[in-house]
This record gives sequence, structure tokens and C-alpha cells, in this order.
Amino acid sequence: MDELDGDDRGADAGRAAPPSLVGLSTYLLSLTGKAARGRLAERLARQGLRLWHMAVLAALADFGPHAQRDLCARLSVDPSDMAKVIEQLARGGHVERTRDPADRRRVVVALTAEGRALLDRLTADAERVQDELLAPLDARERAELHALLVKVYGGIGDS
Amino acid sequence: MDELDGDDRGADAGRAAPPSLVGLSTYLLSLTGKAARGRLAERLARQGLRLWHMAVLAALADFGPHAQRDLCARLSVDPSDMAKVIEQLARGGHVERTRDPADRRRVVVALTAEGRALLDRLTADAERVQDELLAPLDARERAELHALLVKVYGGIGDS
DNA sequence: GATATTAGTGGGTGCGCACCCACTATAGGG
DNA sequence: CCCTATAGTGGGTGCGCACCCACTAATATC
Repeated sequence: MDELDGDDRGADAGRAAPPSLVGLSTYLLSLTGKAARGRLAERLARQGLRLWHMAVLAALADFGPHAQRDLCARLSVDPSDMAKVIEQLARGGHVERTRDPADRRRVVVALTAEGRALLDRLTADAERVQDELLAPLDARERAELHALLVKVYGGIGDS
Repeated sequence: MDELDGDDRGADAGRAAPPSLVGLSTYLLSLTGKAARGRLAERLARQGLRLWHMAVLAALADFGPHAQRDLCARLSVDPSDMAKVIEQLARGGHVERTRDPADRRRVVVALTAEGRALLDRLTADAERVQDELLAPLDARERAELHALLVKVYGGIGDS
């Protein structure tokens, strides 16, 4: 408790992160996640987009046209926010909005060819971020990490 | 394009996340990280704290007293923001600020006994979050995940 | 001793995200 | 027909985070 080693400490102590944090998976997950999110968001921002735009495009690509309300449910987004995302994608010609003739309250959102092309570009971006971020890992480790993340992700919803 | 299967789609299609996103480690990392961060932040918030408070406590616990400026460097925080974090921790009696007699511009920040106790509590919180979040993984998988995250984390700084 | 430099502080800004409310249009039930 | 519920929209709010600037106090330089 008294400082027997007081002198040589201050010099370079500088860079290392606190081990008691690095020992916590929670913390590492939070940090690496933040890095992933940040880098991806940055690339999206270059095209005036945010993560939700990509998520919406992906949902449409994977599951086909959605009523806007269903998109909200699927992605757990506030309807109001979803409206803004869709609006922007529509302005860019990446999705098409049509009134559902069966229930004219509903707006059916569908991916356009341009939208799909955009999604492909964004996916490529995400893969580049991945290469960057997972550079310290070899292919097998990346696969392992991915598998583990899928498991964790699967458990997230059911709290 | 025509809806041969139109009827059974709308019904439940609801919940699943877009596979083309789940296929991206970047995305999973971002999501799980967000979950980790969110849950941890929520627990910290109950005590009026944020992640930086915990990081500062941990840094002090691991490396001993710091000049405020060195804390900033270590944790990559803006000095101005650090001042606020320290101020709050000091008000709570979790750190002690003393002027460095050698250079009276510097403020040396040291952990108090209460601070260490607080850190212990926060760490326990983090571990609880971890148990919650990593519930789908067994012990071996958790260890693997942790090791992979450490690797990834190690590569983050050097862009 | 005047001047530049550094440590800490207070205040303010902009962004992203999540959330909420009010409003319109359509649909359905009595 | 009236009344309630639902889909989408526009606008606004609060929070956290990161960043930046102006200011004071204490050094260091000449």
C-alpha cells in the first residue's frame, strides 16, 4: 500500500488497457462490437446511410416485400423511425412503396434492382470491415467466432 | 415474382432476422456488443454511473494512481470529459484527488477503499451480465469466445 | 519578470438512437 | 352511420457520446 515502487511507475505506464476490464467478456464484446459498428457505420455514412437502411434492405432481400408494419416488427424498430428510413430509401430508388389494394392502409415495401445492387455493395463493405477487424484471426478462428456469435445472438431475444 | 405462395407468407413470417445480416460477423459483433454494452450500462446507470466510470476505476485499480492526463491517454478520453468523470467519482468518495507536489499543475487520482469496493460490485454486475448474455454457451465455448475476443481486441488499436 | 506551454475545468455543440405523441387515412363492428 | 382500431407519417424530446473552445492555475524558458 505504501509506494515502494513509486519511481519507475509513472514513466511509460501509458498505453495498456486495464486487465480487469479485458478479463471481462462483456467488456470485450462491448468494445469490439463498438468498433465493428463504428467502422461499418462510417462506410454507410459515406453513402448517406445508416445501419437501419442496410437492415431494411437485407430484410426485403431475404424475405421479399413487407408491409411497413411487418418490417417494424421484424427489425424491432419504431414505426415512426421506420417511416423515415423507408422514405429515404424510396427517394434513392432503392425500394418501392405501393399501397396494398386489399388493405389500403398498408404500404407494401419492395426492393428494387438498384436496392439489391446497393445491398450487395454494402455487404461487400461489411466484409471488408470484417477482414480489417478480424485480421488477427485465421480462417478457422473466424469461423469459430462466427459460430459462437450466432449462438449468443440467438439467445439475445429471449432474455 | 407472382405469388404462388402468397397466402402463407404474411401469416407468421414475422420474427426471424435477415440471414444475409446474420451471415456477417461484423453485424453479429455489432449486435451482441450492443447488447452487452446496453445491459452493462443499464446496471451502471442504476448507480448513476456510466461505462467510463468503471473504466477509470479499473485503470486505477490495475495500475495505481494516475495523473489525470495519463488516465486520459490510457483510456483515450477527452480531458474535458475525464474531468467530469473524475469529478463525479470524487464526489462519491470513490477516488481521491491530490495535487502532485512535484508539479502542482497535475492532479493525481487514486482509488479509495470505497472505490475498490464499488469496482468489485461493478465487476460482479458485469459477470452477471456475462452469464446472462453467454447463457447459450458452455464453459469451454465461453473461454474460446473470450480468447478470440482478446485477439480481436488486441488488433483494434493499430488500424 | 514577460512569455509560452501544459494540466485541469466548465460550457457548449452535433450526431445517432430510441422513444413518444398528434394527426390523417383507411378499415371494421355495432 | 358512428365509433373504434389500425397503418403510416411528421414532429419533437431526452440521453449518451464524442468533440471542441475558452479559461485558470501552475510551470518552464528566455
